[in-house]
Amino acid sequence: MKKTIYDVAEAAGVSISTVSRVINHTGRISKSTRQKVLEVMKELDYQPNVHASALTGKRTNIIGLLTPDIANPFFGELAKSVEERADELGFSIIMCSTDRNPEKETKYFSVLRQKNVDGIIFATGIENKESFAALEDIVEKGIPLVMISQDRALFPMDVVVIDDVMGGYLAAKHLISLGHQKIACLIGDGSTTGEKDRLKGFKKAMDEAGIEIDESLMAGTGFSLQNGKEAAAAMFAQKVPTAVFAVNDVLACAVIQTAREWGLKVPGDLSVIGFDNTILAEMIDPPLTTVSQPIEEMGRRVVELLAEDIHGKKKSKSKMILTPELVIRQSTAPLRIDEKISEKRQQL
Amino acid sequence: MKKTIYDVAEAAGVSISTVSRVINHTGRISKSTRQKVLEVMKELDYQPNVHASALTGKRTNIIGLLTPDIANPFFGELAKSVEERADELGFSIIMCSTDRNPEKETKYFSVLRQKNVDGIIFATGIENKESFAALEDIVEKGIPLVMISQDRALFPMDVVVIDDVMGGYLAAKHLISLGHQKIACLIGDGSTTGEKDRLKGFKKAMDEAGIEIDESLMAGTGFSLQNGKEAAAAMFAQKVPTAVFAVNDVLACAVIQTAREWGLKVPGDLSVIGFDNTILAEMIDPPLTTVSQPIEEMGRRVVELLAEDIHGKKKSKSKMILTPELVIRQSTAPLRIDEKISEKRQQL
DNA sequence: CTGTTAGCGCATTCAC
DNA sequence: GTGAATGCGCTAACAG
Repeated sequence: MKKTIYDVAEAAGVSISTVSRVINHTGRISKSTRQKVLEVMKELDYQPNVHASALTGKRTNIIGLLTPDIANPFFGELAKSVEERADELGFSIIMCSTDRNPEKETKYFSVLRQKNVDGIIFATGIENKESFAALEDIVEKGIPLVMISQDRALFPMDVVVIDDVMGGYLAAKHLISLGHQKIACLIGDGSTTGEKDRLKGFKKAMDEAGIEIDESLMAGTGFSLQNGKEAAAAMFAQKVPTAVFAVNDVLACAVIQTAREWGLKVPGDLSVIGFDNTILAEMIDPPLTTVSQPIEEMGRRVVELLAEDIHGKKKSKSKMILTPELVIRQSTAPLRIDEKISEKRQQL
Repeated sequence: MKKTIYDVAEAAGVSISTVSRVINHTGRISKSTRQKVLEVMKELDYQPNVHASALTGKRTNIIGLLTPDIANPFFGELAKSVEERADELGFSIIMCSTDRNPEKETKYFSVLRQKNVDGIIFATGIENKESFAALEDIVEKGIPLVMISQDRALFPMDVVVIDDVMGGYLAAKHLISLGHQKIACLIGDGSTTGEKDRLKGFKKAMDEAGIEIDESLMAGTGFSLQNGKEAAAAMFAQKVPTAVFAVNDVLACAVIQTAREWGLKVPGDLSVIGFDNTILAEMIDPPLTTVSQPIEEMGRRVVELLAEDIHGKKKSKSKMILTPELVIRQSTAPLRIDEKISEKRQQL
């Protein structure tokens, strides 16, 4: 049977409060009795009952991780990093994959509140107002919140982001330096701050170069591979750019695959640049030029911020901005205009 | 402030036991009072406190998911499927990424036990004896266990697997049918039943074809991309096969990348076949021929089995064997022997 | 320094 | 059918 604090107390010849004290390092206890209690605890393999202590207002050592899609390599790698650091710090992770579904979002807030998590990490935006109401509830309750790779100051909370504007800028700058002008953008559903900022950086670079943006080359429906393929196909059907900037690697891969289907060579006929630098970027053919996010560090940092907050070591909220980097591989190349391409374009 | 069962009782003009009864559908209550209580609960937005009920022996609606590496697309996709079905069934998932580290494994068992999870899904083997001892503890406690894609009858538990032997057989058969004989195997760390069975199927096909297995072409160090690259490079340095069967897609990708570094064309100079059919298989260049696992279904099934067990609807343990399928893409091709290759081989 | 006691929110005998 | 009382395991005053 499971050991309780009473068993330990009895075996150690003390009262339960003494045992509780050595467990929680509260109050003062003589070295000898503490020693004794510790010993007994080990002998009995005593494990405090989390629910009992949670019931009295203590922490649960659980944090919720809200993610749009754990199967997306970016979030998979992020989750791994988060889980690892959390474990080191003594927290378990409840994984919530919202699928960008507002209802699931709202539901999860409620579940997390009910389960009394110590804190919540958002790796997803919150869009619908119902979720928002549920969130407010959580905020009121004083549950620490941190946001990662999304930066919308909904409520006072810590934030870890990369400089998305700079990321978009780097991407565009790279394409422009290769001579491209007809550059398309493939965004997701247009709702996240990440996309918006990347796009902002993109436009800034285009502006600086004096290149006008062709609105018909701005496309986006969602974040999945399928979404990307559809959006890319729709775009190609109307107009074919010489380069594409996709706001994440999955979408960039979609572009490359669609291009292949259309007989467009990457990077010969079309340059493609992604964002995230996930494992996909290494795998895809050709290897993807992309803007790298320090995923591992982001995961680590966000957990650390949250932990500090949970432990009450923080007086004020902070925002940590990490720097993206351009990783040049083989999916981008200098603009090349010759008959062959023109011909191919004509056909399309 | 958080509503309790007392608030509801008071507002409904009944006692807490009555409220408890309508919540748990136990005992008999008059239709009218049940109605009334239900109303009040809705009005007050009452949410039962999980910890309090867990304390009285009820379930926690949490299940633990033990995975070797959530960043590996196979486990990422599996986790997504598991999470989705679990959510539908009212369970939250505590994500445990063990990194195949025995210490983390052991630690997680202890954590999960402490957190009083309703059940545990193993998507990883258990190797070291310490973990084993911790596991025994869990089994004794009667916590439902299910195992996925691993089949070692450690204890009575439900199992969802694919026919790994058949999978290995299919892979080898395919390569053999293309004329290959010098076929290498890239396994992981050699510890999991999945690998062993796939290898068994592989050998069976080789046997049937009367091809002798070259032990120097059996390699493996671990499951990561890095591991795969090292193992492949080490193998090529000694001997270059005409085809490679890798026990998962990540390792297959590693082979392809290493081959590229060595100037070996895939599939011209070297055919490569993987296992899992994750998103990587579609992305890699060339698209990977692989043995497909019905990941989504596996995740769904395993949760359903576990849920039944948790709800006590199962008298006996069961084992569900799903069928793998060969997915032919472009990383495998008929054996080709000509001077160009021989020459290249000579150089190596 | 240490023991006693009163809840935390809920499920569950017992009585009525 | 319904209510009062007890305990789950632990923390936090409150007394020594």
